[in-house]
Amino acid sequence: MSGSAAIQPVTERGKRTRRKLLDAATREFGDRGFHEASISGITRRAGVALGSFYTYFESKEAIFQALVRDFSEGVRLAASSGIAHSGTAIERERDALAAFLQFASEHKEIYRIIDEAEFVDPASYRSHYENTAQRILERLQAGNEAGELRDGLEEAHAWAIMGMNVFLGLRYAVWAKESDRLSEIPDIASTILAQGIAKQP
Amino acid sequence: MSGSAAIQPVTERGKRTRRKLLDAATREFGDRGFHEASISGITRRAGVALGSFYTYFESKEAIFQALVRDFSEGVRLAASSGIAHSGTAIERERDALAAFLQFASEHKEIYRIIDEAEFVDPASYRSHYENTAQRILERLQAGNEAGELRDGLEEAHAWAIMGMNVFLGLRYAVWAKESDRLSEIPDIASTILAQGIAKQP
Amino acid sequence: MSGSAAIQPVTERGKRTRRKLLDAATREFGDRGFHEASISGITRRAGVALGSFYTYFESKEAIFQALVRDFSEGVRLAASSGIAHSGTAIERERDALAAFLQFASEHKEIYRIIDEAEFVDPASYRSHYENTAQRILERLQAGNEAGELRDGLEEAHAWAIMGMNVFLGLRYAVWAKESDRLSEIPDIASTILAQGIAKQP
Amino acid sequence: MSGSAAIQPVTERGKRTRRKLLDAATREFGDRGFHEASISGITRRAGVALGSFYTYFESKEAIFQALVRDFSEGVRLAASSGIAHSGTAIERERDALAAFLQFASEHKEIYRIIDEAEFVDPASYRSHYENTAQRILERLQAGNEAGELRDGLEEAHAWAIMGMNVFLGLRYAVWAKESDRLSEIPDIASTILAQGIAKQP
DNA sequence: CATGAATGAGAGTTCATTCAT
DNA sequence: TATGAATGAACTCTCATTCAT
Repeated sequence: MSGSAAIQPVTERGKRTRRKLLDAATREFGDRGFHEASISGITRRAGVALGSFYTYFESKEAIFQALVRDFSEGVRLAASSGIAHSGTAIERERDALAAFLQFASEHKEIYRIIDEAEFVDPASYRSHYENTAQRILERLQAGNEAGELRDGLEEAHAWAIMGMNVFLGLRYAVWAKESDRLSEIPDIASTILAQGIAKQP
Repeated sequence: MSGSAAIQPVTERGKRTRRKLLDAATREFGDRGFHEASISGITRRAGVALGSFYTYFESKEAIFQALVRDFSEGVRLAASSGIAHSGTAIERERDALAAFLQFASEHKEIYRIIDEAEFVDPASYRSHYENTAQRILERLQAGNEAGELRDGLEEAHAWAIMGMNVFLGLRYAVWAKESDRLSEIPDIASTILAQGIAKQP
Repeated sequence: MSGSAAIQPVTERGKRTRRKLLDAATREFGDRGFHEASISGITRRAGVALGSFYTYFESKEAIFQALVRDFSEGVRLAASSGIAHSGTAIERERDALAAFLQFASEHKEIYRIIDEAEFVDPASYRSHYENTAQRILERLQAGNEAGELRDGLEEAHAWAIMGMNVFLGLRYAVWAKESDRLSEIPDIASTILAQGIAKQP
Repeated sequence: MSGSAAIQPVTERGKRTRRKLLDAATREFGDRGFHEASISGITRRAGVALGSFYTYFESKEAIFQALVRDFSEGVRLAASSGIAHSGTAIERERDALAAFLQFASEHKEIYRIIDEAEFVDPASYRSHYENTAQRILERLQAGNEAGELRDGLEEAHAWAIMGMNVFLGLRYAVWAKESDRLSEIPDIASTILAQGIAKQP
């Protein structure tokens, strides 16, 4: 992963080809995983010649990295746009999870792609989760300042919440079963955050 | 992944060689990931001839599957042996997490290997998490029956707890930083389970 | 032998490369036999890179099958073009054998390649001989209808004639000795067909 | 093919093991062909340990050669024992073919094994056919001397007859179909030898 | 004699990347 | 910019043969 900037097309036709390649790569990586995926599979899906790939991306890793960053941004946007600016801190977390579950349902490839980034592009993988945790932590601190959340909340709480969300997404958005009630999941998580799981006195 | 039983050595010497290969594979997969890992890398680390690999494992996938199952079993054992039979349900979850963090610290390859199983051996990946969630759920139900945990706990609660644990393990056992206080993590998670994160009235 | 169509080159350059590979394979298989032959031997003889082989053929079996079919067609053409449209039925068989012996002398690899097809591509092997027998049978029936050949000729007669031809080809075209008189062979076989080997009354 | 004498067992147990290996090899080579066959396949079928193979045979080629020679001898014996010492020369050829077809029906592997010898052990292959042709030629000469067969019969006639027999064996003994009448084949060939296929004047 | 683990050369095949057109 | 043929390093896997027990 050289970090070098992607090659940017100048013409309109070039932009369209680059877009087609990215869409095709999402499907190819989502279906087959990074290593089983092939450049020729991507160009075949995109309907362009094999050689054209290298007009837009330096390598297989480069297009993968571009996708991870797109998705990471997509998750961020989905969460932030799902959060109402009114409501309590607990409600904001519930809304963020609901928005994430929605996004994950619509983009099941996200799990394959982001998880596989652990092996293919560790830096992107790590920063995706570090950034996500950071945003959660900021919300927790805001909630504390607003007097809604208790003191002492720190990075570990953010990681715990993120872990809950990711696994609930894996189980209920990606591995969804007929009998699941996806709409109830945010409330379940929210109740844990509100009061834990112990019997109330 | 053909599910066919691994070839079992008959002699003592054969058992030693098989063990050497498994240990070497743990290092090779941990360092390089499944796809970058090579059979010759494994046999070189094990100090045996390339061909000897195939005396014990049918393929690269087969030894990987054997490792995933070994690790899955290791996680299970670590958690179950870490749990005191006395104590409350909340304490049992804390102890299970502490044992898991300990195991993960000692076997950092576990994350690479289990995460990569999503791509290499999806059946084992899935059953690892489904089984783990099932065991958590059983503990939650026992806690409810004992009057310690509230009613209505279900599969989703188990997945939420598992997600918390896994991500805390990733962040604090595998990506540990100097400044982290690993020993405090189980209490943090435990407090979330006991009372949530909201300000107490 | 998947029967899948060979990959067809689009450009002129591609056609030349495919041709070079087929010619090289004829020599390689002829010299070493299917199993001793290697793809790298073929590409070396053809003067192309190893990987280029797979641009045109799916596997070692696939190029072998292509050759068997080429040769089978070559034998058919040689025989049919060697047959004068005038002359008696017996003369036609003599001419067909003469043309076959000529073809076999010029393509000694044919025996190795077609015989080895029994093991490598049984379907092609079988249909080569079944088709050849069928064409002989059709000639016999035409000869019978013309009043030149006796009644009751059937598939077994065609196989008997084919066997004679093949073994005479093996002995006198492929394993030719200095002292042999290749040109007399068709007459010898022809006389057997005309009157058998018994003493004439 | 080093021509070195096979290792001869001295004990009774050793003889049995050697015999088991030969029988197993007949099946293995017959089913899979020389190159696909494996020593471990042979020892598995024979029910002996892999290493024991080399107690009795120097190499894979050596056991193959032993089988080819066994079979070659079997064909010779079948033909010679099938021939009545009374009867005409033409009848002797008919009986020889009948005996051969019988032998081939009972030992269908013979074709795979002898044909493959062309590639694996060319010397045995060649001498098998040269010897067979020589025996046919001797019978033809005897028939001529007895005044039953015409003058001028030579090596080529023997090869023609052998080719007929071999292909009739392939088609009607090895590739037999339900509708075939194996018992009629010797008469068909015999009639060709007696009078050819032309219409009798 | 019998056993089965150990060896390693050598094969076929894949595919990211380059290049000539 | 687009095309698709060409390249070759690197991989997994096989198996005849050897060897220690």
